[in-house]
Amino acid sequence: MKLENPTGTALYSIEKAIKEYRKLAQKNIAKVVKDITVDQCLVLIILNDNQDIAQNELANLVFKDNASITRMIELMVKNEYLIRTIHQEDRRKFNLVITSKGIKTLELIQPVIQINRQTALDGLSLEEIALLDKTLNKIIINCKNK
Amino acid sequence: MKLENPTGTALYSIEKAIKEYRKLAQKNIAKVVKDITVDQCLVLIILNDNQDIAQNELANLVFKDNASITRMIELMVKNEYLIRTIHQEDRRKFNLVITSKGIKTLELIQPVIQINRQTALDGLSLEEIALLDKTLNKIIINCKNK
DNA sequence: CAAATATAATTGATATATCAATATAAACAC
DNA sequence: GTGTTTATATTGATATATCAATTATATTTG
Repeated sequence: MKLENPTGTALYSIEKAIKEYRKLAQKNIAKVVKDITVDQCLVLIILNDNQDIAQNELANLVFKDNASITRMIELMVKNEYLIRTIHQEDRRKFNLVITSKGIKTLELIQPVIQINRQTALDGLSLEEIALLDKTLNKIIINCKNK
Repeated sequence: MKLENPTGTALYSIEKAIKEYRKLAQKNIAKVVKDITVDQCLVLIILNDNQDIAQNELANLVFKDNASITRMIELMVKNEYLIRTIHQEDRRKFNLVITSKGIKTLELIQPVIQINRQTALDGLSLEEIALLDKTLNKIIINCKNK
């Protein structure tokens, strides 16, 4: 069994699960949109639901630090997914607006992401998923407090 | 709830859990060894248990591709954790040997990693952990087959 | 209000992730 | 045995991760 889980802990399975999911997600997203990453998709989805979000809040939601988000946004502006303008009330901030290319991309990837999630969770009962989520959240809290 | 889990899926919690764990792990490892990463520690641990492993097998175990492992190993050689020599039976391969600095580092970090894992899984019953692992492995298989 | 502090974002340096292309060696086919 | 295919690892290009230091703006405090 050593070669399947060399650390012998569920934490290894957590990492393996998310990596496999990301591979699947990236592969299927690439079929419909070529120049976008899984993380950039997540940024689009979050911006779509939270128009006025600041970069640092966005960073928290996608598990990145401010430096990473700055560079991701730069790239997404360069690739014409986003437009960035200065925030009028607080000039340290920026407004992040999805372009029409971004909107079209969202329409293309949303169904793919839905299918990806269904694929990943296929055969799991709602109870099983709820329990998974509950256990993971215990781990999250354990790690945060130390 | 949107701001806690913007995607509304357990897959987001999986990612969050592993990221929080990695932060905790890196923080505590840095207290005892300064120039090493969580992934490099995992490489040391696996090499310690599997002397004759090839780079591509190692890559699989730590969820990286061959290119990443090549560069990690380069760096670990540069930082004197590993020595690399050509494999005599198959000259495409290399032998990866842990140096005495690597051994000492292992001794320092092994207990830290044990404590990190305990911290992360604190308060979870054995059944809960087993179920978590089982569910995650279903997800892993679902993703791999598609 | 001026000085000190806090917040938002960027930049630099370095490590890692990923894909595609390549080099080299081994195994296979005929 | 030469040619083809497969396997192992490296390299180049680009994206992301992370830490520390910095810039610019806001807020707080005396």
